[in-house]
Amino acid sequence: MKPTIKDIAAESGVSIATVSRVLSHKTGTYSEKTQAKILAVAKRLGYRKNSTAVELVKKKAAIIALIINATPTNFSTQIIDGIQRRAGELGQGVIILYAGNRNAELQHQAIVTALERAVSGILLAAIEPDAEDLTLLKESHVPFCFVSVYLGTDKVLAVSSDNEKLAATATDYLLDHGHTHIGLAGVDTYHTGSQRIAGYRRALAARDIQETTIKYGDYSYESGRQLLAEFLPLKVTAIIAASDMVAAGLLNAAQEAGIAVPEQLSLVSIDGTDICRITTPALTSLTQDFYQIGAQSVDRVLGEAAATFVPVKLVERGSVKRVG
Amino acid sequence: MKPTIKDIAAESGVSIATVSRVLSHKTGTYSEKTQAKILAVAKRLGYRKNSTAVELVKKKAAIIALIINATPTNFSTQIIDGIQRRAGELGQGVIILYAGNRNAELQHQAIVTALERAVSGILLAAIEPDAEDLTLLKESHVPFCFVSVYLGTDKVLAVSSDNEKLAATATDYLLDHGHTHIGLAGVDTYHTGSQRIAGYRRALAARDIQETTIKYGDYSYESGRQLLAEFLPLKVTAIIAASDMVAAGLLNAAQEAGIAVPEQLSLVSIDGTDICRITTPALTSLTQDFYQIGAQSVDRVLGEAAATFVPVKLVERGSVKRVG
DNA sequence: ATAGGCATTGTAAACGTTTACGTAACGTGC
DNA sequence: GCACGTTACGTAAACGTTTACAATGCCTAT
Repeated sequence: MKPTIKDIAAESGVSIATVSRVLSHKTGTYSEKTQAKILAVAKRLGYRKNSTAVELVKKKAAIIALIINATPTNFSTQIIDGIQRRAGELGQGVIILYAGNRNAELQHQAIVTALERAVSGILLAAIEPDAEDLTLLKESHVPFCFVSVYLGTDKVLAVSSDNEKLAATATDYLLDHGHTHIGLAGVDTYHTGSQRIAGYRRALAARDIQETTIKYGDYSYESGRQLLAEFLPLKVTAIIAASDMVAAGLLNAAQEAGIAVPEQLSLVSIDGTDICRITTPALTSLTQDFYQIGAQSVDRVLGEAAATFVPVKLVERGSVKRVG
Repeated sequence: MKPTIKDIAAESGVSIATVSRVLSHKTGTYSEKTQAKILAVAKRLGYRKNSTAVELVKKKAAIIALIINATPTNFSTQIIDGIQRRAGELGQGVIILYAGNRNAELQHQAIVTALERAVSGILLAAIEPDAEDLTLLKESHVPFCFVSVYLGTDKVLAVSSDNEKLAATATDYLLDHGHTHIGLAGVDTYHTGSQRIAGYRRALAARDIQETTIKYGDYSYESGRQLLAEFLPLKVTAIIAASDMVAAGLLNAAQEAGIAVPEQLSLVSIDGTDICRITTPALTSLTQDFYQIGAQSVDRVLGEAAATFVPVKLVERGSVKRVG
């Protein structure tokens, strides 16, 4: 049997209360002598605390639940890394619950699982919640925060890039390079996509361009490959890709179709992961600070001060050419 | 306050035992009538079970702990996906504990955390354990299984590709294409690396080639970039890369140095993730079945029948040329 | 001497479940 | 009418901690 504080108490001739106080560092409530004695016995017995029991009596787990889509997004590791690190600094553990791939049932299940454990906060990364999930979360009175998704309202916590500004920046950048026929590829139909479309529209409108060319997708490489064909007849000279993977898909499809990038077609990618460096040419990108997004979301959900939007950086590589 | 079974019991005029029996589906121990009554009350009260309490009394959590390196390996999502799915089928939840980046302290901490929760099994993905970790795990009497790492002995559970065979296959493939000066790039100095080196050596020796060219690294893109320069003076005509990222690094460094792939240098990559399709040319790879590795490791750690080695597939793309 | 304060420890209840055991009611077969 | 089995349910202990409260001993100031 695994030793408990009871065993330690018996072995060292004190009560379990004293053992508990020493082991949970309630300094000032025990003498150095008993501390030493208890610590020695604990070590000798190979004692390991039972977190389950602690959580039961405290009615609170020092744990943040991260619910995440199973979509193999290449940035998720950076987000997780940021969350993990910051949580550790604040004395919190992290458990990750996978929500399948846009599977409403699994997503719901993941939230319930988190709720069953009395976690100190719930983080939802790259998740688009349905109404039911949202009420479930609200009624639970457990703080929750969306990560890399901004619901368009400050009423629900979120940490994300400012997608509208991001898309506007990308569009402006292309406009500044002389492009006037600019496409937007691979955006989704939810919050993130809409915000990016809005920014794209706004930037174009500011220069009196009404023509917009928007193709929806799912952020995947395949999505990018397929979408290129749809842009071809539309005479765009530049495309903003909704993710690095979409950009890579567009790029490779273009090369196969004999279209040179950036000579005949400019590409700006959104995300800025390693993928951008791997392709030929390397992809100019709006690089999101995923690590920071993750770290900040921890602060947010635990009630520490932190901003909703994390700045984005434009990184010039080799996929955009000046025209006109 | 969150409602408990006590509240349900009071509300429906039965004992908490009966409520518990209904709620935990101990079929045959209650009448349909009471079941209906209790379920109704539970729903009305918005009851949610307290997993912590359940785990405390059962002394067992229906949870598998996955300890994983924070190294942004692009295959980890596939492994996690496999684990998650299979665990779900077996009624187990998954919590992921990040172990930092080859940080012995954090790694140790992660194991302790898992042990504190009485999990049903511990999975260690891409982790090279030190002696201390190993004894800690062994003494805990919690089943554990290494994922994508084979310690070279069947005494400790593992699910992995057969690295020796994998490397031999890659080498043979290159030999069959006429290459005789073959390099091996980016392998580590631990189990995985040694096994691959052994396979590489064995395949070469089988054709009476004694010359080996091995460069160590850390599986990263940067690692690949740097390593190319070291191979240049050695006149190899083909290189086996220890990961897709290393291959991408080699490829791009080669292109920058004016060396055409595959015309002047052939490349075989190990892993076979999406990265292989993104580069130009696409990378011929020994593709590991990470999803299966993950899924099978769950079976393994829970005591179900499953093999240690998961087959690897050679996928021909465009980075190898026949010579001689 | 006495009261008060402080340091240290012990007692016992509480957290929300599960489950072994006991019991009552109700047939059923004889 | 009796023994017995079955069904349905209740009682109470247990899981391993934390912590409010009480108790003890000792020191100090009066």
